[in-house]
Amino acid sequence: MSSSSTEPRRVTIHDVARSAGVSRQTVSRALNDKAEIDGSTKQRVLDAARALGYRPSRFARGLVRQDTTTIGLVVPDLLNPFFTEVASGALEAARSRGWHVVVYDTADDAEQELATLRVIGTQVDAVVGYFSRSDEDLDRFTPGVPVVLIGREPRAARFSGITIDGEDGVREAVAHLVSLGHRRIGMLDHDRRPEPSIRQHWFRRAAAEHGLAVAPGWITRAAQTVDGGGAALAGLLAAHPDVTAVFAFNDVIAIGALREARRFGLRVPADLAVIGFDGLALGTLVEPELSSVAIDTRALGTLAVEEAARLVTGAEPLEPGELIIRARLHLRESA
Amino acid sequence: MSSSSTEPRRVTIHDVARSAGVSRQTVSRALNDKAEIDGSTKQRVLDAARALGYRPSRFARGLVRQDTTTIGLVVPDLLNPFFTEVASGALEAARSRGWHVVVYDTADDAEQELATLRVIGTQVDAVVGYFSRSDEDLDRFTPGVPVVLIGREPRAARFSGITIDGEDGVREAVAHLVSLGHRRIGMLDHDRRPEPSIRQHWFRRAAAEHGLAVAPGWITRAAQTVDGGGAALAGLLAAHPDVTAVFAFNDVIAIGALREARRFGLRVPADLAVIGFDGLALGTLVEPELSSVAIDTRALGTLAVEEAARLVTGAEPLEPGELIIRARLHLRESA
DNA sequence: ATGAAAGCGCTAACAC
DNA sequence: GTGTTAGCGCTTTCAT
Repeated sequence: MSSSSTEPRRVTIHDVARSAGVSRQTVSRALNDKAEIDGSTKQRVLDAARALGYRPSRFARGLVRQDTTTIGLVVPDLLNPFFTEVASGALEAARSRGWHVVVYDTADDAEQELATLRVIGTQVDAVVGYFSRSDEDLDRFTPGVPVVLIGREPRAARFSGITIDGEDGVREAVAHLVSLGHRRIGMLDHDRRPEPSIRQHWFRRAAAEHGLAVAPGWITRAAQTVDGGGAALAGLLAAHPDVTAVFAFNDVIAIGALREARRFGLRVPADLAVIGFDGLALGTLVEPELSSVAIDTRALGTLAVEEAARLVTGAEPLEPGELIIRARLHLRESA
Repeated sequence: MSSSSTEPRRVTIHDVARSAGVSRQTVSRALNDKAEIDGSTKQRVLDAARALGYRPSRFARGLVRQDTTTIGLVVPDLLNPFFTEVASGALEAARSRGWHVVVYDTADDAEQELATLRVIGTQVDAVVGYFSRSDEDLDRFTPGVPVVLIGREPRAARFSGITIDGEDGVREAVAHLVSLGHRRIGMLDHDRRPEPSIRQHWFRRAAAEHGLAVAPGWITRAAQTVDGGGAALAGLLAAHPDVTAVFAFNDVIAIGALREARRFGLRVPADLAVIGFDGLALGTLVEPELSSVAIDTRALGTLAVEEAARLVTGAEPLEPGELIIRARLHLRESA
């Protein structure tokens, strides 16, 4: 404590240089383990730096050596295991490139998403993730920044999008249920947007292909949480106790349904068959283990980062046809 | 496509200025929504910027306005729900400060941890997370950077550490098992380090307080995965089928034990009582729901970031006594 | 409303 | 082995 001043001014390389009685360049050499420097000088510089609490500015450093690429990963809810799995894949792909990933959790809130976009557009080299905002909003707040949308078709040409194609998988799921003798299959769709999800569309089409009717009340909306899935199933069964199987928008909802069915005293799959979507690892932990229309979630994250890499380096983006993750039915125990 | 050159040179504010026929500062004004600028000029600049694909350098910008604080969050495995919950709390605390969080997943690998440290020490304003490396290694690679260790006592004075105090919680757990009549209680400890964990220490002490013997073979090591927990329980029961209850190092291991017990044909808690540690949300999804010595995982992440905030702003770090998260027994169904 | 000059903190290139 | 010069790309005075 040699100085009694209280100003929190930043300690720069200049201060260290003065304190060690050398030039700024020498300080730089010592700190970056360069060869051309005397051992004792180096030690003196290092000591001075430590004494002053010096820490190089990453901005100044980044300015002069254009290295580190940083991408922003935006998810609506990191606690939702689906997004955790995607994030994990994205992190790994980024690490293998030496890239940094700044993670933003928007708490599934449109305002926070906007705030995130505002900040992110100026702070990262590329943006990857889930967004509920319109393409126009995205465009406005990410000027010039490559954007890769996950699980959503980009309307604006500026964006890339990773598409999840679950049509075949859902068809398999419905076929499987039908082969088991189910004729009254309900669905627990999401409730985030007013329109039916594309997954509901696939479900209806597959049902139609089997000549199955889907009564209006057989499709319910569920909040994307375990509790939401449970509540939705309870509502569905209260109104339509004759439904013998349900397909859920995703595994989280399906797991809620599983739990609710148990509380209802229904045996799964004997009394009620349940099939989810996503194929989360979580599905193997519940009892009975969850059958699901599965996608490779980590590959999804990886693919998104790789596409971002292409855009950042100025390479040609992949064709939309190559930015697809396909789902397949994974049969476990719940159906 | 007016130019046919292929060099990927960066588009700078200078290029935009020239293209729009204005000075660099006018470009800056247009891009930053400053007041003193003519509407038509602004539009012209914006158009030029867009046409050139201009994107401001975050380094140059950061250099001149010392704003954005970025912290590095290091976890061994983001797919492990414990770390996800901690990360979620950390992200929220950071967001409320307007900070950015770069997340690194070290894949529980000492080499990757080192590589991460090497990079992180120069790229963030503070480091928060889980590390297996020695304090000396940490010190060497994070010169001058504030470091907050989670779930580990810092030995070096330079670091802050958030301590998890589960002693009372474990004591409650053992007392509860004893009150249920259990006398032969095993433990599934972790297998990351050769020494017994502190949780095992708490367990042994609590058992001793009840006059309970803990035979050497009753304590097994488990990999920190669901499968690891299952395998460990299988081993334990094979050698000591008379054990009637197990305490697990954490919930992930406990859930593996739950699943294994079911496969073994044991009813939980009737034939085997299971208590975990952490109190993860995941514990409510399994059947039976997992009893656990619970900590507030999100508060753990939050506390770590808040302590990092103190260190970054130069405020006095909290006393070690204030950097403690205490665990309490949460009884659900498995015991 | 716009431009010129200065400088943020650092490292690369070239002296000595 | 060490110091000097220049400049990374941007925003901030301060002129005009």
